[in-house]
Amino acid sequence: MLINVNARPSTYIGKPAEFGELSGTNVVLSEFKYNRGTEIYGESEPADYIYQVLDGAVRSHKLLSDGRRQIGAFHLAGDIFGLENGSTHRFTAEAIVDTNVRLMKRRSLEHVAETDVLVALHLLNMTTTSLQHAEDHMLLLGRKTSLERVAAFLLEMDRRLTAAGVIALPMNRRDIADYLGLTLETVSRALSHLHSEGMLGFVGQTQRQIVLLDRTRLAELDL
Amino acid sequence: MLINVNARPSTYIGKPAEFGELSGTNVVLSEFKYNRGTEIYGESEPADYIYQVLDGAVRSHKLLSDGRRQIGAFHLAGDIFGLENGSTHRFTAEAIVDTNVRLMKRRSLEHVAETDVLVALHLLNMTTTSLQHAEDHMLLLGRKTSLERVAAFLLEMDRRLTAAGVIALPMNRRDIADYLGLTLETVSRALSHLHSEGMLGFVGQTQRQIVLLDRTRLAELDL
DNA sequence: CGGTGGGTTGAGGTATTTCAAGGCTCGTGG
DNA sequence: CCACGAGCCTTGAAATACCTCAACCCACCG
Repeated sequence: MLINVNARPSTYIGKPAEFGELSGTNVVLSEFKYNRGTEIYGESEPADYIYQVLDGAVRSHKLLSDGRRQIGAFHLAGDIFGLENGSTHRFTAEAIVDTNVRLMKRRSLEHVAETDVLVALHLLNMTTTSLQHAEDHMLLLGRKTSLERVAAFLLEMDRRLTAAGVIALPMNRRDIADYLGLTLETVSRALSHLHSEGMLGFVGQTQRQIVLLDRTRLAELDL
Repeated sequence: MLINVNARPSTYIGKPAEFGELSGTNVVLSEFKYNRGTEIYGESEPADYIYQVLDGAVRSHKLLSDGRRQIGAFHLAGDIFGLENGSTHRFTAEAIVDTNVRLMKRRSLEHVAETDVLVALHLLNMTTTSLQHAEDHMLLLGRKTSLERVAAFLLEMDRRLTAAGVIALPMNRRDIADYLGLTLETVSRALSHLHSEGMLGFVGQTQRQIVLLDRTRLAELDL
């Protein structure tokens, strides 16, 4: 375990800037760095800020009382997260690796949205995008086999974070498992299987860098 | 199978009225009846209308290419559904029982939302509510046992459609199973188990009317 | 009445989990 | 510079939760 008890934000960077397409109104913006493994906010905490990943990666999860964990989404560079309607967060968000985020006071954004239709519609758009992802993920969690889940995961990551043909995964097998509703062993076995079938290759020895060798056959697993 | 090939809407009622809290602007409203088992709209069809259940019940589902089905939500009296951001539906919606809906042209609602901030914010609110449900359901599908899923389902239905202490389920065991990511046999066994444990009782012989006898113990299963 | 649409229950099969062991990498401290 | 532990990943073997297949029952309806 990393030490970090509650450091939140852990490092101030402080270069105010534009928040994506939330066109530059007079809202407060700042930037912070969260070290790998640290919590950005906790479930049911007041949602005072919304966030955008500048670089790094974040996971959002819910816990059952006995510790079972479901990761609802991974947030990668450019993604906005922490957008809630009520005043409390519905997930716990943690930095998977050292991560820089830009943040904005929720209340000030809310205030702008109350007068600016375009901002309100943009919020609606972002929320709908999240909803769409959640809907697709329900199908995966409810009805797909482990192999299908892992294939879908690889294709999702391929789409979202491939650079130079290589998927550099920021998250470990346990994170992937908790995202896909599996155990880490099952994820590992599925990856080994796809590897042995020639659908993917590993770069280096770390097993975190993957190259998709046969997207066609993977897509056939992604029903 | 019911006959209905494409009858959509199957019966015109035609009493324009207020659409929930989407305060009476000049949008076109009408009412229709869908017979039990008929499709209201299909996945990836153009989303020309949004709907509100007046009475009856609707299921929204996605299919995998081989027929596996995941129901994302049940829509009961008062619920609004079919709200999409893009121009196409992301689920197939079917009437579970004979169902009356009120409907509104999407484009006219969109048009209003572009000028009226309150409408836009209300759309945002509804979308967030759907998102919240989907997020909770991901946890259920990804991490809960069959007994926990069925208990959660009963408590959800208890909250949403109990009348006079009795839950009159409109959907059959297969629908419940496809909502919970289980098979109908597993749902049946879980209900039998809860019955034998004294946590619920059946009213009549139809098994569709359930009375919760021990919400406390059920809630303990709903982690 | 016979058929159809539910629903339950049992027996057996299987995908995934659980438990366990081992290997690799990397950082830290002697 | 090497040893060591921690974190991470893989692989095997055994356990199990859930699924599949099948039989049967009941209510309803034309």
